[in-house]
Amino acid sequence: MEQSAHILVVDDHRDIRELLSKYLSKNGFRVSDADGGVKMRQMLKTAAIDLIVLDVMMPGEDGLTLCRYVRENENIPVILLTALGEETDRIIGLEIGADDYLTKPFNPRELLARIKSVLRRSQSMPREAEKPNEPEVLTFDDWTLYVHQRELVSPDGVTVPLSAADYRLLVTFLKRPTMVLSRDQLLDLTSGRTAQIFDRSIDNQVSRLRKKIEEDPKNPRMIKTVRGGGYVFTAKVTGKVEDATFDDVDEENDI
Amino acid sequence: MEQSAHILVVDDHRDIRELLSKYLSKNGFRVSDADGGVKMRQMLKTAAIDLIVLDVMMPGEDGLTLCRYVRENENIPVILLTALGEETDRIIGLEIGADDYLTKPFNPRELLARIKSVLRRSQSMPREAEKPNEPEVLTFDDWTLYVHQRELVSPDGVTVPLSAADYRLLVTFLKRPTMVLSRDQLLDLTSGRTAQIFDRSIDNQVSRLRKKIEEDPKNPRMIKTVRGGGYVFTAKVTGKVEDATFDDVDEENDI
DNA sequence: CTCAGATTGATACAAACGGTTACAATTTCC
DNA sequence: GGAAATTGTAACCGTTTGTATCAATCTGAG
Repeated sequence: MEQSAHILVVDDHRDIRELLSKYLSKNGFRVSDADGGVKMRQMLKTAAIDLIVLDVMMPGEDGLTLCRYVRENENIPVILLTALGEETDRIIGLEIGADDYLTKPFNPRELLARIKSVLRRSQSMPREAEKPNEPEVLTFDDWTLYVHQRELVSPDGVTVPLSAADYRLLVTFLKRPTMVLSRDQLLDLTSGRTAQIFDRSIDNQVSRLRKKIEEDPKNPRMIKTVRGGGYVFTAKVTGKVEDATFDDVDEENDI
Repeated sequence: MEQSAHILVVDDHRDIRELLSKYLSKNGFRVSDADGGVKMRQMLKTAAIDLIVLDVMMPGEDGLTLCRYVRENENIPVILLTALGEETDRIIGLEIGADDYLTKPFNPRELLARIKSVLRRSQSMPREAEKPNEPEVLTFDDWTLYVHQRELVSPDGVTVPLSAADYRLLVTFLKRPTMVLSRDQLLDLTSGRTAQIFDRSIDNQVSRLRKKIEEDPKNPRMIKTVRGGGYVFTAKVTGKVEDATFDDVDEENDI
């Protein structure tokens, strides 16, 4: 069932970004890059990233800071690139939660091996190990989506059955309201796939979802089409983080 | 009756992990690995591990700490790998509850022998000697499962008979609510088996369990299907240990 | 304003996937 | 030892979802 993994390379040097992108693409991965924290966060929001390759030495927010950020806000494995071969860096990196690290200069083949190894590991785990701090209930217009229960309740209080694809698409939209998402982005975010030429599956999926949640699917009010751009979810979305059930107690603070 | 045992190798050095994994696989075991405590805990949560091979010297949480954790929270035999040939380590290790230990460098064949010996020993004991600190009563929706008694009571107060497979599957779900579990994972967690191609036994088991606990088995509310992914248990689960409320297994602070 | 090309929506269809039933093999329990 | 229950396998069928196709709509050039 596996699609090629989507890797995000974060480094402030363009030459390194391009080198790595080229090399990894050639080896069958889908690759995006970012020149710093801002771009990285943006990418995380608009693409389904499977693994991040992150340079430690960067102006502005450094790699360790970003690594910690990823650890706290996403559930994506990180491989750190460090210029110093120092043990301290390694230890800090692993403590902060990097999944592996590599000291520069390194052989691209080595990086490739590490990436494959980390992916193998992370895929043997439940892919949806829940991002930390995710809301469990999302409301929009007068609709309510119970995220964990995968249950959508209409303004009338009726539960509307959602297929797996409906659900994924809806969640994708709800997490990014007012953001115009291209078909490519939507495909990546919902299924982790890359669009074929003439790929219309997203159009179709949108059409199906509209039939379920739009009052008048011919004149959609929530999922608007942006001609030449993609789709936007325009309704106001509010999220609630409910009481934690025992499964997400990652706390070790006293209560 | 035995399926091959599932062994978890915990070591911070990749080369050692890979070496051991390869060697043990070649000798008929199913093997997973972890590079530290975090990954180890994740693996314990998502796979049915029969034995842990644990390196003592590791950055972050060291092997002895992890060994104690396993002893307190799981019922899985541990073999410690120690770099020092010191008597103290051995004593500490055995005091902490390791089932055996090996000093590095060691011959893989030696490890193999110890593993087989420990497994033989642990299997001659009651296999399900219950994890320490496990809740005895689990409630979900308005259902109650008395874990030790293997008794499930419906919202109406009626006791619903569960077969062994029903029980194992239900407990598997109750311990991992909101977590999407693949058929492979479910098969491993419930029966310790590896899926054959076209293995539909889990589908069937889920279907049978749904008939017993879902109000409308055709529109399941608790055990949801994730197309292409597996199944999720979506109801909120609370657990009780005797009379204290149940905190999940992530704690390592004294209470 | 009109028309051609491009873009999007809707429908039809096929392949893949999952639910269910029946049945056989196995175990459990009198 | 035999009946009943359990559990894996196979088969059938409904649903889901991607692709193809055609109609509707939009855009911009003339």
